[in-house]
Amino acid sequence: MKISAAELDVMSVLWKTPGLAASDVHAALGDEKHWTSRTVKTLLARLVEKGALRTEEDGRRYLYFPAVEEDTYKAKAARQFVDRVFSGRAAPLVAHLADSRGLTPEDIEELERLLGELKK
Amino acid sequence: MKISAAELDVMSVLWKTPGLAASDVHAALGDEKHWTSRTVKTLLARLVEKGALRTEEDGRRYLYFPAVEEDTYKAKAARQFVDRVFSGRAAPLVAHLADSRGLTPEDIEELERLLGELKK
DNA sequence: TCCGATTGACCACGCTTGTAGTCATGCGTT
DNA sequence: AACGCATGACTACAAGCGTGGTCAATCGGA
Repeated sequence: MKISAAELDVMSVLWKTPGLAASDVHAALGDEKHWTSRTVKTLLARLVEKGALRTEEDGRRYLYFPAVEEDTYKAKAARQFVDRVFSGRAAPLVAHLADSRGLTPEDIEELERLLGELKK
Repeated sequence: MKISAAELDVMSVLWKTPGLAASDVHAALGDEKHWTSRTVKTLLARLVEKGALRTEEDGRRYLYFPAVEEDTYKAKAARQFVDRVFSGRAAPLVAHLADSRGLTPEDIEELERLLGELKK
């Protein structure tokens, strides 16, 4: 399942708050994106079509729910990205993030904790 | 500068071996991709147009050279991906890679060394 | 009860991407 | 000198994406 950048913004809203109507999603995105409500509806429709969202009828409108888990999707996306750009090696990715100041000291702390757990 | 997945395969060849002709790139990709030479040439042309490659004439043909550094590009791509999918937080990315077994024990070793250096 | 606002269904349109075909030119070989 | 093959220039075309318009039904309020 391929989710485009714009679609991912919509998914993020619904992962955080499942069961919103189209207008709620539009409102939730309103600050960041200047999309019209039609654009949001198109994205929702495409996501339903792709199976990334499912709907429940609520009177005259639909409520939208994620049909894929956030973690599942992100894990897959991460692996695909690493495969595509870094030939599957995660270490260079982190090294690059570090170089480009994508890593804060807190990130480094957190990663160390994470690695500690992984080693067990 | 936006480089698509197929284009990135071409860039990888030229990052590894700069200064190839179109047919050499085609040959280098031959094993993995079943692209025709026209497809490769189209990708090369688009990359030149985008400024990701530059050419040198060599008689009746061109030799292609990367015009962007591999590390520069990959660092930017990594940051954009993390921003887009993980709201800029690298730690969850690594956690997801770990979950989906995208991290080998050697990766973990390497990351630990990396973090050690970063802390200095 | 009638009207405007809300909502979903369907349509549009230009750009990018993946994949490739056609054509003309020019080089090397016969 | 002539011909075929390699090479670049130009063209194609469907699917996906970002962005949004039109239309008809319907619900809630005056």
